[in-house]
Amino acid sequence: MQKINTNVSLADQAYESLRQSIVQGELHADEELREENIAKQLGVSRTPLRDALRRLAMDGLVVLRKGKPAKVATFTMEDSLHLIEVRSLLEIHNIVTITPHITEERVQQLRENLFAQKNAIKDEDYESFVELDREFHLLLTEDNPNTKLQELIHQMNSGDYRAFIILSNTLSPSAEVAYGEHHHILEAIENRDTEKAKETMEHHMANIRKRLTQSN
Amino acid sequence: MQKINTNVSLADQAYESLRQSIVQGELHADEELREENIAKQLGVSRTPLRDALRRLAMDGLVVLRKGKPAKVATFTMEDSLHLIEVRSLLEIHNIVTITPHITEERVQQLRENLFAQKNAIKDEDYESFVELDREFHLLLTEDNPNTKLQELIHQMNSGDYRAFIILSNTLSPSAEVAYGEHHHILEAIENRDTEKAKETMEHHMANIRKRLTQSN
DNA sequence: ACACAGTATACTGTATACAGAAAGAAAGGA
DNA sequence: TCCTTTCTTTCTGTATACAGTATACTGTGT
Repeated sequence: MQKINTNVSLADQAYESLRQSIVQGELHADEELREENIAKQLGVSRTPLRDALRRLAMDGLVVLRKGKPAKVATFTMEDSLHLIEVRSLLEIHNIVTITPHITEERVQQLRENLFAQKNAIKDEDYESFVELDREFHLLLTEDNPNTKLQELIHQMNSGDYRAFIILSNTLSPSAEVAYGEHHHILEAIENRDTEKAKETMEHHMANIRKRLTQSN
Repeated sequence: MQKINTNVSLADQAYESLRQSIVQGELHADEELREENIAKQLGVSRTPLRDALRRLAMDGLVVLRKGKPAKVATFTMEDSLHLIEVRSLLEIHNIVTITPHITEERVQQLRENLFAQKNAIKDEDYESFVELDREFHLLLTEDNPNTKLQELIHQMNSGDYRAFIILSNTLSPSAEVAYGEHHHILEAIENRDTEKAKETMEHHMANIRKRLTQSN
């Protein structure tokens, strides 16, 4: 029998739904989000919707203006570069920490994720690829005992998501390159080669930055 | 004429009030926060209170458990060490970035802050010292163009606040040492000596960690 | 034509009511 | 005595109603 999912509140669902819409550009930057309006579209009341909006504000995806309708946050190239700068710092530190201690189970998950990435590229399903990319980086943090670091990397990756909108026109070639970089990272981890893992991650982060700046 | 304060919602006030209560230990770790109960105590309805609780959860000061009352988060030594690990990463990166570009105005602010620190110690006003300490580190980020990094360092410093509760018994000797370290940092910055600034900050962060672990 | 007051409207902030889940107490059976 | 089950209570999740504020509009006076 299938267990009914009682763990996902309406607020959770509203959050996820709006997040998708923003990230995928369905809601354009600076668009006003009138609570009653959006709530009706999602089929929930304002209460869970407002909850979702607050969370999205924390993620930097919307801006709340007291007394006025919330807006979809604008996300500039500059923001994106700031984000990747911090993200580099955290992800490089993370991979150095976890490489010696990573579990075989995690490595297996990473292999499977990478396989799925390959398929997504083959199918030209770049939406899935972006999601898998994110998952790949989150998996890398799982074995890090520093939960605070984990949390921040999660945050960075969610925010970074929006950079892919900027990149959407160049996503097809980017995905292949990114896949290759992910592959190198996993290879280094499989060999428990910390120095190599660090290098490949540095390289990956630098390239993400490059792809960003070159896209405009 | 005095402008009427229409900018602080009940939710804001509830947030600030609860934050104070938690940070100052008035609400002890693991204590259950029943919404109706707390709301009544604060003299507001559940709606703004819940808003406040969500925000506090984001700050890591309370934990929400779906369907069950929220709890005041426990803040362990381990958490504290995780925090300082990430904070080190960010603060060291920051100081390397800003030292060559710091404005004379900022240096002056830092000098004044340091002077106030000295006075707080002389007056044995450690509550003020903790606040000035925090301000010192925030001032260091002001000239960093990376607003995301700024934001995170702010976050880290607010969270760290709670570590000082743990430390409260050993605050008196710690403050003097911390003051000395701040002094060295400012000195390096005044000379626009990036390498030295990095070293002094590394030293400072390592010592904060040491003080934490030695306090138990 | 323009400035300005007054009014209508649309939105958020807040309170409250209701439904359903979780925890605890009481009752029944082995 | 202990386990199980049911009932009661208490809590959160959600919907909705209401109040107050900001904005747009309309009309009036100059």
